[in-house]
Amino acid sequence: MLDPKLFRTDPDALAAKLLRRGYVLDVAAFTQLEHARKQVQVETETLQAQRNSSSKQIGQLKAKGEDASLAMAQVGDLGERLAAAKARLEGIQTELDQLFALVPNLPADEVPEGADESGNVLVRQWGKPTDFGFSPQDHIALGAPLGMDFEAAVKITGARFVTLSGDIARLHRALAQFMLDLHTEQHGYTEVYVPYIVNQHSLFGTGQLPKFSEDLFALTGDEHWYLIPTAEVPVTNMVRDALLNAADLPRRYVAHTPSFRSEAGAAGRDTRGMIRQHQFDKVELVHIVRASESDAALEALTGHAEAVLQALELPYRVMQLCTGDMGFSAAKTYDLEVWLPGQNTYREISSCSNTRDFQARRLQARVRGDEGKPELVHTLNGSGLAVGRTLVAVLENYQQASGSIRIPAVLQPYMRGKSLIESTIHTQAQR
RNA sequence: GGAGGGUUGGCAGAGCGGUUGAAUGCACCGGUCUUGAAAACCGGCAAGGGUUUAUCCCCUUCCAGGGUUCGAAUCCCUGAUCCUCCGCCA
Repeated sequence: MLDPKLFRTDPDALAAKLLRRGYVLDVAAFTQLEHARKQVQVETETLQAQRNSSSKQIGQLKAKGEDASLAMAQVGDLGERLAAAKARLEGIQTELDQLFALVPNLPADEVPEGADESGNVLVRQWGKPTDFGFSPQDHIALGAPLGMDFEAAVKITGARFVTLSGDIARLHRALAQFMLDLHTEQHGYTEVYVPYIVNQHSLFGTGQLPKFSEDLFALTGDEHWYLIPTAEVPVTNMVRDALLNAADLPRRYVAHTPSFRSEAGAAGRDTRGMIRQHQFDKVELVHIVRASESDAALEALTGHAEAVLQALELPYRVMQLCTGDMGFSAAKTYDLEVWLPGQNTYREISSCSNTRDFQARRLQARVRGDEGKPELVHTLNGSGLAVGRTLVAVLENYQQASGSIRIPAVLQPYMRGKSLIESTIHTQAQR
């Protein structure tokens, strides 16, 4: 949520900034509401003040043992007028809140302007696309003989799920373990375990609600619970409604969780393989920092995600998202794109964003500042990395002509020292 | 699932329906003292909003939402959550 003061002081300037990311703010509608709010609020508070002083007077009379019936009669219909004014004010305030809740974050000044992903800017590149002496296969072809089974998942649930068995399941787990260990041991993160089901307040706090409910899996029941679309939601919400001490910051959290996305509106995109699933594992990085540190924190966080790709020796590039391609809550975002030989292209494997105080305002997450005054924290999040897509990248980049997969050196300790996985009797017997 | 008890400022913890936005302690900030620090002592210290050049002033907030009342932290109802005991259970 943006600072309501921005709306009040110069709505036209705000509208111009929002237009950079393609959002059209209805200034006229807002201004009208704001006018009404001001008028009704002053009226309400005047009535409230009258009632307060009258009641206080009655109290004083009674305390002195005097007759208060005259004063009480004078109160008259004040209560009813006040209740009516309050009701009107509440209605206006609700409308304003709804408007505020739907406005996306302002892009940082340095974010390049663009309408969609074609406007994203290459920041840097690491490694070169893997050069094979043969025609590389995609992860679907490579995975099938190794225990990657989409048919079984269709039977169990439906499209956009997968089952893994044997070494490839272990490799999937190894990737997550390696990432957790790297971030906790080398990058100073605290590992956290969090609920995979969250309430509406949490989803509002990080910006998924009220605007993007169609992307979520909602549970039935009276509680209005949802499966998490990313660990960003539960982890960032750990500091909701908190007033932290400056000494407690920065906080760096890492969590390995599944993510559930309905992928509504993505029909026909990446329908084959593990690239776009309803359920996928992710190791998520979250920073809670002082405002003054958040720019540097985004660079650091992105570097931590990159470190995973470098350790795995996977070629990648860093893209800065343009205004039109950024998420609702983001002020600035870097995407990490890994090279996928099977698709002969770079694909997103991590997205690292600074939301500045946008989420913090929704979360009421604050820190006591230098002069003792509470100020909003800044929140950042990024994947470090998406485990499913990392598995895809390893399969495709480490494949051999025979179809077997070499195991990256850093993962071998997690694979009982194995350096190769290949089609096994076990998986062949299933076919 | 059943019974009972809690939920108050950053934290702990008082609070007869009427100057209680809320005692007290801790923490924090400033000062005195000290070579410096600690201790002691003195003073300050909730958040959000409205109006305002600013000060002042006003409003709201004691888990949440309703209700009673001229007036609610305080009384009533509903819900959330925590604790204790019983039952069940991985």
